[in-house]
This record gives sequence, structure tokens and C-alpha cells, in this order.
Amino acid sequence: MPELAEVELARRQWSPFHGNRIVGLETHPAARIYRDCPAPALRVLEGLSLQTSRSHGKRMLFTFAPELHLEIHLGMSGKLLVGLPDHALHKHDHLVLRTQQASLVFNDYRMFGRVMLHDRADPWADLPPQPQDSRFSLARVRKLLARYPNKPLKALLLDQNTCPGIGNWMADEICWRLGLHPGVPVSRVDPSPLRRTIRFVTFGALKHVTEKNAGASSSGFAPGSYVTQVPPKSWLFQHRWKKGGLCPKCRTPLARDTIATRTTAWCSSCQIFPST
DNA sequence: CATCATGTTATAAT
DNA sequence: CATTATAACATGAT
Repeated sequence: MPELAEVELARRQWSPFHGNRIVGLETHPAARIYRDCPAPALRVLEGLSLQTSRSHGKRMLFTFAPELHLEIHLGMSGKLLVGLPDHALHKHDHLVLRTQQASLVFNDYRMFGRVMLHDRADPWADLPPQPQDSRFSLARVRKLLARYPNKPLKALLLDQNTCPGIGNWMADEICWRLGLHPGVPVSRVDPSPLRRTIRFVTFGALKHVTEKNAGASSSGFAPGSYVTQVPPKSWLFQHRWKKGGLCPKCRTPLARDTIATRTTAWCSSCQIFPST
């Protein structure tokens, strides 16, 4: 499921438990989730308290000490859940952090997700700027376009070293708002509207997807349940997966094909393929 | 039974 | 070496 806003929403599932001590920890050691970090290593978290957390793109970082962090990536199907203290493990619950008040659960049936331990002060120091960061500047966007001139626009948007946090639905939304076919080589893309649209969709996703939940999660926690708010009907998001979906601007039936290895929806009327 | 899924990455080709 | 393309990963829903 997760792109940057859904990842941020997942992180907030656990944030009510900042300050809580980990009194027990259970893993499913054979899971592919542990390909970067053997499951027994996570035992160092036992007895420590979850202090803070943050997200960057599709990554989440949970800090237990100034130089000890747990990083989680949700992959395609990962979820963070909050269960009761005695929560019984479900089939694809691969990691459970027990606190006195709740069980913090990482569940992922496809196991494209992963966990990592970091023992440095800032393991994320070298990550590229997120679209919502002021360092995601026009100069930076220009540089990226010049560096990968033949990449299809959609492939550039999906590249996590370029646009961290953007995934399949956000990439389609951005191409649609730009009026550009997702397959256009980026050398033909104007950097200024590109940056503006990436940021519009990013801030919009964060607003629509996480805003409603912010109030709900501050009241405590409701095991296993939270409201996911979604962008309005005026966004392509609401139409792109529906069979017979129409462009919300011009009502043309949406086209669908695989571009940059992913299923892509676009409007053949609004989105052009400029020749230069 | 075949197809597809809001992701990443190792490997190949240029 | 740098850029770009593709197959593979694992499970469940339709």
C-alpha cells in the first residue's frame, strides 16, 4: 500500500507509545523481512524505551537510544498495527514489540518489506531530500532532468534516490496534472512545473491521507483500526483503478498500460507526448 | 488456473 | 563507470 503519506500514517500508529519500554520482543526469524538484519540482533531493544520516530520517503525510523534505531520499510504489503498487550501472533506478524500498554506489530504477507538496526547517530544523514524539503529545489530538479535525459518521466518519479516517497499512484497523479504522457523522456519536461506539481501532490497526499487521522490517533489508540482519508474526487487517484474510470477533467476513458514496469493510468486526451 | 497488486534490487545490456 | 531496462522476490485476491 504505502507511499509517503501512507507510510507517515503507519508511523503514527506507533507514535502514541513514544516513551514506552519494550518489555518483550517476538520475531519470525525465517522471514525474508530479516534479510538485512538477523532477527536475534533485535534483542538489544528489550528493556529500552521507544523514544521518537520519523519517516523519510517510504522509510520509518524508530529511535531507542541516541545511537540505536530500528528502521522499517513496508514494501508492498507491510502494515504497522497496534494490538492489545497479549496480542496473539497472526500468520504474517513478523515482529512484535511488547509494551505494558500495547503490542506494536509489523505484519507483511508478501515480505517485500524489511527491518534494519542502525548504531549511528544519524543513519539517514545521506538520504536525498524529500519533495516536501526546501532542498528539493528547482536547481536540484534541473540537475536530475539533465542527468537522466532518456528516462521516462514516470520512471524518474518512481526512483527513490530522486523523488523519495513517490510511488505508483502519486507518479500517475503528477503526470496527469502536468498534462504529460508518463513515457515522455525527461529531457522534454519543463523543470519548474514538474517541481511545483511534485510538491503539490506530495503536500496534498500528506494533507488528505494523514489529516483526519491526526486527531483520531491523539485520543489514545484503537487496536487494529484507524481511518484512512483519501484525496477528493477531483484527483486522478479516485478514478485510476476503477474499471471504466474517466478522466476527472474531460471525462475521456482512462488509458491503461505498463510503463516503467508498473501499471499506469493516464488520459490520452489531456496528457500529451511533446516532440521536443 | 491465470492475472494482478500504492516496491525494491540484482543483474544485464548499452 | 554511468545510464536504462527487466526479471525476480512471496502471498493473496479476483
